[in-house]
Amino acid sequence: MAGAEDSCLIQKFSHYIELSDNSRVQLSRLEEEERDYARGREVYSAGQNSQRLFVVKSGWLYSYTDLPDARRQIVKIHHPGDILGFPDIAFESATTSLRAAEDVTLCPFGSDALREIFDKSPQLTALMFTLAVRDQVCMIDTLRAMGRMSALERLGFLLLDLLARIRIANRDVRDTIRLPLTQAEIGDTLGLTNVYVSKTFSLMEAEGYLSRDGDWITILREEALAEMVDFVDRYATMDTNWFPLERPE
Amino acid sequence: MAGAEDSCLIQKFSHYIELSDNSRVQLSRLEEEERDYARGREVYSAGQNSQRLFVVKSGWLYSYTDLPDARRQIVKIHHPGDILGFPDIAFESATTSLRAAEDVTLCPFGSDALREIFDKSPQLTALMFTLAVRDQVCMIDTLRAMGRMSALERLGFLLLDLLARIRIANRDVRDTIRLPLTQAEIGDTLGLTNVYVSKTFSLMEAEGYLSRDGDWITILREEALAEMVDFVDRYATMDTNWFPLERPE
DNA sequence: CGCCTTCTTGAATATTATCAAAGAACGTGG
DNA sequence: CCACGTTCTTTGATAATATTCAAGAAGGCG
Repeated sequence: MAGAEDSCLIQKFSHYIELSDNSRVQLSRLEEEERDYARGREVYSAGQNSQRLFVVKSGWLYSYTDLPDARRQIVKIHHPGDILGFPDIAFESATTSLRAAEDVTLCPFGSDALREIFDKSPQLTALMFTLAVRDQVCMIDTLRAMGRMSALERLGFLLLDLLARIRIANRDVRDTIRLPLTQAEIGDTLGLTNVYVSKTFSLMEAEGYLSRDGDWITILREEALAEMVDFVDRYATMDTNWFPLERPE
Repeated sequence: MAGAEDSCLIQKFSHYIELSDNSRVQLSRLEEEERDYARGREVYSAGQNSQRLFVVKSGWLYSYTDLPDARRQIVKIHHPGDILGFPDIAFESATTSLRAAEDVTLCPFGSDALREIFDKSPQLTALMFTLAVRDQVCMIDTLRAMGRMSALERLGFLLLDLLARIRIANRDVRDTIRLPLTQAEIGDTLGLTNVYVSKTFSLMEAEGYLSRDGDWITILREEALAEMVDFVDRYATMDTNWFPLERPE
């Protein structure tokens, strides 16, 4: 079980498997260092030769890519307990840029720590592999939304996705979340303009799907939204039955 | 070095690292069985409880998801030498459906073979991890195209992507590829209608970007296209320096 | 208070979808 | 080898969706 003083990382991992002592030691190595970044700060930029990964300790961030002109696509929104930088370890330089959506605290670590995990803990390896694969499934869901859904459906999908993710980390969350993103950022996430995000929000409010109060959003008709976008929660459960046992010392 | 009689799987893996004997033995286990599927055949369906993965031996396939109405999004196009099913092992049932775009031969294998690889070959584990991560980066590129590019740019991106992938497997390929997909399928890949794909193809032909002859497409202005969509080849090289050494027996 | 960023609203415009019908390509069976 | 059915592609007209541009309102912060 996760102890009271455990980090969000260990809490999130414990959601899926019973961590062995060996695994805990390996994981805690990832959070030895700690660093703060202010809202709007760029943590690293695409093309930069950074072999670091990060555990998010607090705050929201997002990964994005720019097009040669001013267009921008936000690829993933990151929450506390997420490990980020995975997509970049396959290449010599980062493929996306990372920006703090609000004030955040990160724990940087090197890919040597990752190598050691691969070498010493089959259990953690399998879980990290599974989490990476899960991320990919979520991106498939996003791709489906971007390719085939209307603006209203896309926004509904995003809200349901964020809600599901936040519920993993915080069981008290029911139907209200804080959304520390500008409408321009939401637009860059969904492939829309800031203007149309505003209009779509107003429409959703008018149709009773949600209500807004500053950063805070309350989902009023979650069932209806879930059915509309055919939403599947990828976060609550994952299949860990096939995982290898820990190798004996 | 890859021998003359090696499978496409071993050929593709050898593109990135020098495979140890141990790794080769592990990999060959994935191709023990073999099965044919006719064009249009559905290999498995989303929601089905299939814990199998596949190595593609010959032919093109694609993974897709349906929306409750008739809308469809093709998520990934698969070529010979690809391993497919990864996105689904994290869940009890498949998250996408798989369909043969033409007559194909597949090699099915169980996730137990994967577990054995994780347990016995750190080198292969790292490479498969890296390939999974690379796939994710490619999906990020796709997401960027879907979210922020025009129809012409999206189609250009798709063609460059396919070209780069095919060049890995076949060094003779220069600027002409066979595209065994209908325009409706291309539309489902790019988030467009079959009608608009047709119109966009015509436009690209008129502007001298490509020429067509049945299934065959010749890219005439690859440089211009690559600049237009800010294309980066994710297939030619990957960073394998951080890989662990083989564990001694 | 005043400035800056973000959000809202409306009008005009652009891009892509939808609908419909005709033309090509292809395989199959007579 | 031709005729037919089927699937795929093309083309044109119209409609829907989202963008762009512009201006004003609402907050937060020094």
